[in-house]
Amino acid sequence: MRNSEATKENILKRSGVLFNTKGYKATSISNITDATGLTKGAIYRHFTNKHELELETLMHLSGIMFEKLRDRIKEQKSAGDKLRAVFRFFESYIDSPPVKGGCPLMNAAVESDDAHPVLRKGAIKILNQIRESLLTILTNGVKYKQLQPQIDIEMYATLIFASLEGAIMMSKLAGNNTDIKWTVAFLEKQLKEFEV
Amino acid sequence: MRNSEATKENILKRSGVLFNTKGYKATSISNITDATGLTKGAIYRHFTNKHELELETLMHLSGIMFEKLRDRIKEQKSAGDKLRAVFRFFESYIDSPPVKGGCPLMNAAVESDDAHPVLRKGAIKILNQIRESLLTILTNGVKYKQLQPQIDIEMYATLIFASLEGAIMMSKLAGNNTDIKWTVAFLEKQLKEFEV
DNA sequence: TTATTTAGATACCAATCGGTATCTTTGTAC
DNA sequence: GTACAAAGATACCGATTGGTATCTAAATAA
Repeated sequence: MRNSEATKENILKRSGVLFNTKGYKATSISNITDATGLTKGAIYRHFTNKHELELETLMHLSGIMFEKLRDRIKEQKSAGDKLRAVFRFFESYIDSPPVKGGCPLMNAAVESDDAHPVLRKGAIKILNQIRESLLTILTNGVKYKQLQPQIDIEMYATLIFASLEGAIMMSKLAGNNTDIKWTVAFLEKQLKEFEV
Repeated sequence: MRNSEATKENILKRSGVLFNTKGYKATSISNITDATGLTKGAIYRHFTNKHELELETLMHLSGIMFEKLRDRIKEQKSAGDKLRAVFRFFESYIDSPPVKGGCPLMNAAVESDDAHPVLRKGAIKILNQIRESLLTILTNGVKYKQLQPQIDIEMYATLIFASLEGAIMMSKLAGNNTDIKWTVAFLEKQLKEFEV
């Protein structure tokens, strides 16, 4: 039979672009059949309904993000350099995004608001995952005497991610990358004060 | 005749809740007729099409936000206290939001992505407005020797808004206000270092 | 080669979408 | 009280929505 796994991957790939740019609600199954060249019957063989497709697509998108981000982090040795790699990842997001349409987490978080609890749960999972990554870097940084021990790690992790996400939203809306650049500049200056 | 201005105001009010919680695309005209008790004919007498209703609703929502925010700012005299008032405004946003469904700017910014250029333009206008407000506070703060003269005003204004917006998104998603509290705590600590 | 399984195509469904043409009601001016 | 104008109600439109039942084609196992 035809390669089921490959077509499912392709559906997720194409849906990823559509959901992340147009939005989940605004993207119809017809849009996806047009983009994939498949028919509705083919789509619904791989996904039981649209909500499941939306959730699986979100997790697929976050997978892409985390892969790229983790690679950048692993390239660096010290906590400070790892954080700077994170900053640069977000800074390059506007000009060369790993996936079009902005941050998948923010898009899903905003759209899943109160309705769509399935998508919301997925977004929460992603948020916890990135929070955990940042906390790991920070705790190790303190542990190995690269960062000052008196910094409030959870507070700092929250500030880093919040400011980067907000800046992405602003830069994407304004259509330039001055906001994300300024935010990164501030975070780097702040980081220097925290480094031993 | 019946009070045209009042019904239009009522439509905007009810639409505001729906668009800001469910989303613009996800809210149908039928949802609005249900919420207002009016009929489709009545809605379309006040707005030429759905896009115009969406834009006018967004500007209505931002109007509510700016009114509340400006009141809080005006109550304070020094630049530092004005900024702290802004922080508190965002901090109270999760528990007692002026308008349900999170920040209207962020919601519109995320949903208007590439399609819907009308809504996007409105969101840009709102972003510039709040940026201007923050810059005014900061420049006056420097001018009247309340803030240190060497701070990069535009960078700082961007960081403040970006981190607050990102934190709102995180807190709203997580369903608690720890993220916004931590972000505000950081901003207040940072502010103290900038005050003369 | 044939039987079986399954990926994908086709054709349909009721419900809902945004929008409009037309009618009725309401308030006002005279 | 009657004429007029505007606000809102009613009834409809074609297009599209998510979803499904059924059919066809392709790949594998025997």
